[in-house]
Amino acid sequence: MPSSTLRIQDADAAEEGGTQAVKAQQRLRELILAGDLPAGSRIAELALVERLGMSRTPIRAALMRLGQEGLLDALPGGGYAVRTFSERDVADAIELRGTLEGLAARLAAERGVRPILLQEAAACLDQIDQLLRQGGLDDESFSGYVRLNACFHKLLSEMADSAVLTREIERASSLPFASASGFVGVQASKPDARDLLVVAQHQHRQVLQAIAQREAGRAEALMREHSRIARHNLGLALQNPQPSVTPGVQLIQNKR
Amino acid sequence: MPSSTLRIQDADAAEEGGTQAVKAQQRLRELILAGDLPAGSRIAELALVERLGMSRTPIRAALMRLGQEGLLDALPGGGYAVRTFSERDVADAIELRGTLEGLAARLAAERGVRPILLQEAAACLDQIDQLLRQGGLDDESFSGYVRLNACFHKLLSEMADSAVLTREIERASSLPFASASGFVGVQASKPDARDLLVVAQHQHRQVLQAIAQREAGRAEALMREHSRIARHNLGLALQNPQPSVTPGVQLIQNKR
DNA sequence: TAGGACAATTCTGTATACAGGATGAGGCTT
DNA sequence: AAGCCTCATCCTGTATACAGAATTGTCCTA
Repeated sequence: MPSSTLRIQDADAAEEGGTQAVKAQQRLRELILAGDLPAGSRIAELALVERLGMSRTPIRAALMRLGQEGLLDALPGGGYAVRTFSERDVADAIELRGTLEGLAARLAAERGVRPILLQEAAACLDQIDQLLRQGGLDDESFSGYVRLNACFHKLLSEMADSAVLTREIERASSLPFASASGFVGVQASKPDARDLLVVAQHQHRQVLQAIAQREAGRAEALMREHSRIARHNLGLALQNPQPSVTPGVQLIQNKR
Repeated sequence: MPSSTLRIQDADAAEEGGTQAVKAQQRLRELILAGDLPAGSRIAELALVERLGMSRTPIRAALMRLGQEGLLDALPGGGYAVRTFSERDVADAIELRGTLEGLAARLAAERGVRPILLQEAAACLDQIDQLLRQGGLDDESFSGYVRLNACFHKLLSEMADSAVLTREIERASSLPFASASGFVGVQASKPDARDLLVVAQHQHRQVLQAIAQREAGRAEALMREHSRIARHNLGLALQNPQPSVTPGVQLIQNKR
């Protein structure tokens, strides 16, 4: 690397992604979600060159990926702008994820799942139960829930044993507020925070049972309904926006 | 462009896409679907430089796009390989598209559709009726059906009035054999070719009616069932592979 | 003869130079 | 004063040079 004068921001070097392009994608996503790049604003590649300390090539790749991911809008004259979402866009994205996960649950029930996967999922739910049994809901247990919840949803998508579907679910979950744990944080401030998690966990149990018992229609309906919790949380998040706990809310605008 | 010695294949220059990157993507897709690039083989960028007559930069962009589109597999050590699909992969892709279109139909029915859109769709179906009423099924009327069918499906995805969902349906339809008209061609050789189209057209009518009458559940179920025709045609295509009429069949392999 | 190690080649990832086009400002004209 | 034209600037798309990594072929050794 001949350019030793560059590399302005090596600060938070906890990220040790492989290629520069991957790093660019990660950090760019963080910048957008944190609101460092204003929603709707055009993104100049050269500005990112200075900001990320790498050349245009990996930055272009990252822009393309985030564009296809849906976080950026491709402008007609070339280049990209930070995408803005209407409340309905987000609701649709959640509905989409719910539908896809419902399909995964149905396929899993129809085709049958390897016992090992079912056991792993059950173990995951056991851990969530243990977390909820403690009663207290400090930040630590909350982040624990987010992690376990994401794990369960990932296992669920694997149960369908379909590379095509898994890929699409990951894609649909890539928008932060569409992901399974995107809006869980907003509950933390509410007094009945734990109750919603209890309901969600009940749905987790029922879905897993339905899949194990090969009740395909029930499994699908349950996963769809499960996504309504995220939609409920979306409403809460918009009533009281807290970008610190729900990254990317500032991208949701009242649409001109 | 200093490299005047290149540009080997300017032959079929009917394609006047804008940027080089877009051209590369189109022609690369054609090469893959036509089977010019063996299924499963690694793709070297330099080979494409010679073959497409452009530099590596737009080729890299095209590879990335096709990779995210699902036509190419990203290799661990870098680079891409032509993706191969199992029969189940294709079936899942069709099921996925059917589910997404079902969601679109449901949302359209729930939210209501602008009358103009409904009229356009009805006009599209009228044209298909007219085509089927002729009885004869020469290649011309078949390609006409494919075009009108694609038009109807496009209108349908617009009825949901959801940018998120429209985007995802387009993505799910980008795999050639997953698209709405992907396997229609296989029917041409069958004696009961017209009958299946009649059935499909009946489903078209029913879906449109269900949406207009705000019968959301029925609309969704109908679109899901509608996709089963494509799945049926998949079976036919695999019994008697004809790459000339169903581009990309050679990508479907019996999995290692 | 088979296996492993080393070297050469090839490829990808990255940086950068260059050209065409879009955008915005400023001055000129009506 | 308002609108239009022109010019300058910036930016994107493209080409290409360079370096590190991976792969392959070959030779040596057990």
